Amino acid sequence: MTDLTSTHLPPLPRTFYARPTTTVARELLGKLLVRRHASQPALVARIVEVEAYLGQRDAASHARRGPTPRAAIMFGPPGFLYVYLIYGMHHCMNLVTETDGVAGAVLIRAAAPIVGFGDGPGRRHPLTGPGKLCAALSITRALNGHDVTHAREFYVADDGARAPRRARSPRIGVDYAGAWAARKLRFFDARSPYVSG
DNA sequence: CACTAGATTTTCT
DNA sequence: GAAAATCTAGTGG
Repeated sequence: MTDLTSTHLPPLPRTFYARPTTTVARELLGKLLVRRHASQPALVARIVEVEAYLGQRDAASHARRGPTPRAAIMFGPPGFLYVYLIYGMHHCMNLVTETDGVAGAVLIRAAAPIVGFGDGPGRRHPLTGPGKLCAALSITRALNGHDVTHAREFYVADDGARAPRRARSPRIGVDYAGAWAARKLRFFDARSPYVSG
């Protein structure tokens, strides 16, 4: 068993992200988010809920209008962070997928606290939603474009934990997207109490 | 419990 | 100028 209190877990390689977005989304369940602040205790959380955004053809994706200034990062190489501000106040984080030139990203919606969030599971900072998760991990647009394949201030790691039992549903909050709103592109750990909603 | 409204600002038409 | 990949507090049953 890997020592989860350490911050030396190996980051997932870029090849992990350079695959179809739905595959990456499913396999991100159970992986660890590792946040290392300047002179702050490390934070570790296990991903329990994600959504796949399939790029320019996906009417719910920010990439649907092509590589606008905001969305351009999703058209670039995989393994980078896409962070945006929504409703004027909440940040949401995504991991860029697919090969360079093809848009795709996975929204990280919720995680289970593992290390550094205070006594009792999640008592201090709820991680049960994309905005709350970013707030708890101090993820802002300052980290937009950050490379998550190196063990630096923020990355994603695999501790060898067994993949959770998965369930799927339509994505949250994309009712405007017509037929795309009905597609089951949200994946979550069917057993986790830390799933949003 | 279900539902509604308000906060607040970036992004793109 | 409208809408937005959200969240919280408030109301009413």
